[in-house]
Amino acid sequence: MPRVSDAYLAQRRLPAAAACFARDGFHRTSMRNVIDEAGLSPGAVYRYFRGKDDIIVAIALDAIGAVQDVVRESIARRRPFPELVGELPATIEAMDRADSRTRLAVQAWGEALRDTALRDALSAGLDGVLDQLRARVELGRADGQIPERVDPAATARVLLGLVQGYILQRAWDPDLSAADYGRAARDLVVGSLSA
Amino acid sequence: MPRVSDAYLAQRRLPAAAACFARDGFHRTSMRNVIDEAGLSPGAVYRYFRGKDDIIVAIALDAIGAVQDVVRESIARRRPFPELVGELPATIEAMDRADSRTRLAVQAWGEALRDTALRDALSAGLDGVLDQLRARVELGRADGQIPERVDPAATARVLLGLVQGYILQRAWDPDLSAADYGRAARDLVVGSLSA
Amino acid sequence: MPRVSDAYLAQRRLPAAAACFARDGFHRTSMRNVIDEAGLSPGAVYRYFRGKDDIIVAIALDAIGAVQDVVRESIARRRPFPELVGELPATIEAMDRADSRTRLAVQAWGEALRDTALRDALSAGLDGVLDQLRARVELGRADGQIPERVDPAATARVLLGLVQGYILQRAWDPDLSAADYGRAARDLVVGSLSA
Amino acid sequence: MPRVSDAYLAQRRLPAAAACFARDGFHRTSMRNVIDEAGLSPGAVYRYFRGKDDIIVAIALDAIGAVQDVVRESIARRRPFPELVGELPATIEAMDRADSRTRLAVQAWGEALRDTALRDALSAGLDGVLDQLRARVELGRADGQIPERVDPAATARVLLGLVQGYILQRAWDPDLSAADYGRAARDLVVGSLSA
DNA sequence: AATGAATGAGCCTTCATTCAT
DNA sequence: AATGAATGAAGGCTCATTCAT
Repeated sequence: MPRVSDAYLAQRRLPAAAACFARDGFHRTSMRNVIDEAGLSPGAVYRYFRGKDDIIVAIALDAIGAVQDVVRESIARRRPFPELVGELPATIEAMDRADSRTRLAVQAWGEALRDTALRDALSAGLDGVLDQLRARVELGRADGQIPERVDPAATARVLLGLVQGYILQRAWDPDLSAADYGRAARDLVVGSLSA
Repeated sequence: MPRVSDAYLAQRRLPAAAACFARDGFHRTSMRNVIDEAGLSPGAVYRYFRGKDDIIVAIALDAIGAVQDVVRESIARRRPFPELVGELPATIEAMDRADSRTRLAVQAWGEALRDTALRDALSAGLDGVLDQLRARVELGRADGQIPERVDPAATARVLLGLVQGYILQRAWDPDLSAADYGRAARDLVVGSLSA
Repeated sequence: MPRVSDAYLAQRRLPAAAACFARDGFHRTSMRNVIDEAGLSPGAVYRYFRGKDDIIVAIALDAIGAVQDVVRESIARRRPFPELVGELPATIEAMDRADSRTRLAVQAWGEALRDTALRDALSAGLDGVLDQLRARVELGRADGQIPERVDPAATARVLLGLVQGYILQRAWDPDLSAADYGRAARDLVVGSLSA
Repeated sequence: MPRVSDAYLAQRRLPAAAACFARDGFHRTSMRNVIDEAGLSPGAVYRYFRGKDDIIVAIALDAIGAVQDVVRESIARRRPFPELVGELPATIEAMDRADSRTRLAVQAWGEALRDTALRDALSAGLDGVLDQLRARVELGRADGQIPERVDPAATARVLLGLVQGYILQRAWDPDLSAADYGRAARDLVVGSLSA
């Protein structure tokens, strides 16, 4: 009778692996590294995961999910659109400060090109975010704040892209200013370039 | 010390390797795959490349470079800013249709987190693009088209992010409409959300 | 130090392991398989057996012993020699129908090439059978039914070989007719080929 | 362009593996053992064999085939039946003296219970031997040397069993006298026990 | 007595790379 | 220059066994 659930244990052990993967990349990290870092034995790890790919998927999903959660929460806060856009980078930065989940997310994006399970989960999560964003744009159109000609679905994708771009640039350069990026995004979106 | 003809041959052989890497990922592609696909012998490949990592870097740089070139050319065409933003996705889509360079680029982004050479090259190229974009924004400010309060450097990053987001989303879903994304980006940028 | 009840338990649990071994072979059966099939925990199994090799030896000895018992009993029934030879296959077939001890025996034969304990036990049992057979031949010689020139010990070995051949062929093809084999053996032995 | 065929090389390398397997058994021999004994590197071995199971099958087939060849040749020599039966053990002994193919054969018999490829090959070879033996018995019946009531197919199986028994007993005890076994078999078959 | 999570040696295999030809 | 057989370190994983509970 296990006192702690397998899932809990798996969760407890994941951070060690995540740290390895964030540091060295999924494929330059050996199981030995993960195992040592976790302070476990090989056999113990394989009680909780079917194999390395399983661990990669679990960690990739965790990183992707964390990013998506942060974005979803920001959207749900229902602040005015420009403010939403302006604060997203800082929100992600806050999440990333503890672990290095943006590094993991960037790798996960590449992995999702090959791994079906990962891609499906990524897509599903993204669809959720896109739905929220689209609903938000549609709300703006109903309010008359956003012109009718604006395509809600495509605009949602663009806004998502804005966030993805920030994540990418932050992964390469952790010193990138979230505030500057956020402010510029906000300014852009409120019509700085108006023709 | 590779001669000119060597470089030429290397160029000729790269596409085969690139196809493998785009299809299966850098680390799930073995040298055997690359070698077979290129119709060469192991020894021949090692005349042109120091090793697998070298090939990965070469192909990653090629993919990143291609994207950056396309972006730079678009910028250099000096069309009005909204039009520039609106046409970038289609430009990238056109480039990607032949090979699958966006897939390679997304992987290269992850790889650049680990590989110093790759990261430096990526950064350098990105700095070039950012410079062009910033110059463009500064020009707009000088023209009075863009308000003084806009931060040219940060805005350049946001615009770059917009493009990166498109590349990412296209890599996952090649059916994504470049036209829709471009139009939405253009609309956004000309003040659709104006508070 | 196993008590009586332990031995009893061990006996009770063996059939489960034997079934695994007969099905998949000694070395393609993992302790996990045995343990699961027996409905026990690893710790419990190791209370009764020192390790996997112990179980293999126990099961191998059981299979070998069963065969030898059957043969010995047939011999002890003291029927005329040709009848003895003729009925041995059917006797073995009857024993094998329930479990698949001939499959286990065939594997045990191979194992006995390596395992000293197993080999010694096998040899001892075989010597018993050979002794009985030899005594039988000697009896026949005393009776005058068998010519003096016949070598009792070597003949015993040949008769044993006849049985071993049947076991082998039955293990590969459970549909092999014991009746046909037995009848042909009997016929052969009563001089069908007489020069 | 390989100067020597892969098959040849594979053959050259097999004896080393065969020696290991004969000594320690298929499953107590590690690839490391085989590789070291062959004086090769792991990679080299895997150029010629898909894996350990492939090697086991190859060696098992070789051992089984060698035994069957010897038996077939003896039969084909068309000596009188009793002489054939009498000389088979010595023929096998001669073959076995160099390598220890009877040890391998005994293990192969067990392996054939599980491995389909092996079992099929074994069966096919055995059918060939049985056919020859049956033809021989039928010839004897036509000659009038063998009574009509004798079942050729079943008798062939019994004669085969006689040989298998010898192989088994020799594998356990290499000092077993082939001459004694052969003579006893011959005597038995010419009607020593005639009721 | 029993459990089953944990251990860790060792397994089979791959694959980037080399080098004799 | 080119070949491809050979190398061997390292990889992911299994599984017989133990031991704290």
